[in-house]
Amino acid sequence: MAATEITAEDRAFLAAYDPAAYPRPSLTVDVVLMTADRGRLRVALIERSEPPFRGAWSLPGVFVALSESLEAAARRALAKTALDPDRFSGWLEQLYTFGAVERDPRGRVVSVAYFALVPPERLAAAGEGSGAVRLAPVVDGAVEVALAFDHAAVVQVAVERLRGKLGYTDVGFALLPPAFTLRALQELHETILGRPLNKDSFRRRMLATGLLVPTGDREEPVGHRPAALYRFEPVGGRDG
Amino acid sequence: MAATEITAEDRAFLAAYDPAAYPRPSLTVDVVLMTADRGRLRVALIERSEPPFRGAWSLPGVFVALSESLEAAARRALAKTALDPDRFSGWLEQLYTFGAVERDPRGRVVSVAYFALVPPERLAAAGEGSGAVRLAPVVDGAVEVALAFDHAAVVQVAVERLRGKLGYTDVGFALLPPAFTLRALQELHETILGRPLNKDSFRRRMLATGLLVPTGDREEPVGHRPAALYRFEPVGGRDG
DNA sequence: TGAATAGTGTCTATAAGACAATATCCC
DNA sequence: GGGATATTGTCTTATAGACACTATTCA
Repeated sequence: MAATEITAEDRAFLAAYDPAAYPRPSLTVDVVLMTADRGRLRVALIERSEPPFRGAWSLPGVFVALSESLEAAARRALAKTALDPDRFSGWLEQLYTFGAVERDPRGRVVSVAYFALVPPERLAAAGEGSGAVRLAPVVDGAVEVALAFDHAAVVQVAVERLRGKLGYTDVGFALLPPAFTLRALQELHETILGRPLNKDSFRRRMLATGLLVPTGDREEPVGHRPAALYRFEPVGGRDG
Repeated sequence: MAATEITAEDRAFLAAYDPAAYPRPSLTVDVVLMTADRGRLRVALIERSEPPFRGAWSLPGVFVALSESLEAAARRALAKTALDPDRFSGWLEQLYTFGAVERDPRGRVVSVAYFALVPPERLAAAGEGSGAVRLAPVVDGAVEVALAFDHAAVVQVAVERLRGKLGYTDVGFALLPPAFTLRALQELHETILGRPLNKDSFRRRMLATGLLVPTGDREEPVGHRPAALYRFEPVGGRDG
């Protein structure tokens, strides 16, 4: 990792070094797991089973273990929702680190927030029913339930990040099933951005990226002409 | 801070809670202080005076104290360069948190990286001369000197962030003196992006933002027609 | 056949690149 | 006056929004 070599002096220093000799904050990872369903952006919340704030809703989080990376901790936190963290294949990205001195009544606890995205079908099986997990709708970038700690602010930052990255990254496709219509893609974008989009230019813009490949299939009978299904091709389709 | 109230149960729990009972990583803040000078982006490096890697170049950093916010820690780290942290008025923004398990030979040390921007004149007085501080040029997003820890990767992320935000934020103006010419602004953008920009559309685009206000003055005698000086008006000019 | 949305083509407005013509200022 | 860059204006090209029209599919 380090671009410089460990010296003999370093070895002596490190042998005597004791991190526990210095006061230091606790470190957690909290995850904002989002999905988009029925025209709403939704955030996975869990009911706290321990104090502080037992019974309150909060983001799933864990204390970071000494031997795990931050992302590994984030996956562990995901397991607190109904998702299987090992089979988790959605979007997972570091969001921001929250370090206000008074943000946690237990003392100084710094939290590295991640945000994660999965299509709603992946959550449906386990999601809403399983007791202490809940998919709360996001209205105007905020959850309507009161959240423990500074988690309401964390959710806000996550929603802003999602909105911001929608235009210049593949982040949107992480919220769709493998095959989807252009309409579904547009409705997703409108749900995230909270405003209507021009249909014509949206189609043109999406198709012009070269990231959409027609599957050849059409959507299920819908009471009108069915739309073509596309899948997302990350690297660059047949004409890049 | 918390959106929920502390309960009697919480009070009892908190009275008995001892953070030190759990193993936890150490936490540092490292700062990527950048400026742009003579057509180069530059990063402030300091020579480490303690092991590990004594004598190697690294980003200025500090261990986070229990009672200080992350940003306060970042300002304290800035003080290790020749800058006066209290008088620091430049750009300061959280960058990313680096938490790879093996990134620091002292053990598990998670680092919250910040990036900071100042115009070169502010660094000139104290900058390059003062012994263990150095302004290293950035070439292709990387510093040419070998850096301690994972600081080379941190610098890369900082440069990418700066490039990315140049187009849609005010970040560029933080690297310019209070009054500047359109040419200076364009050269700055070209330095940061590493590619030439179209002069005509750059002028149009910048003036169209409404963020530039003519000071009424012109640049110093330069051997040819002097350009008008502008200043940056954050909120929105007379026809914002 | 009618309802309803998919998908295509055309026109217009706006922003970016190219280029030409002046306008100034310093030497 | 001559050199050098600033500043303005025009033309061309790419892209987004608006709108009209045709194509399908299901009830």
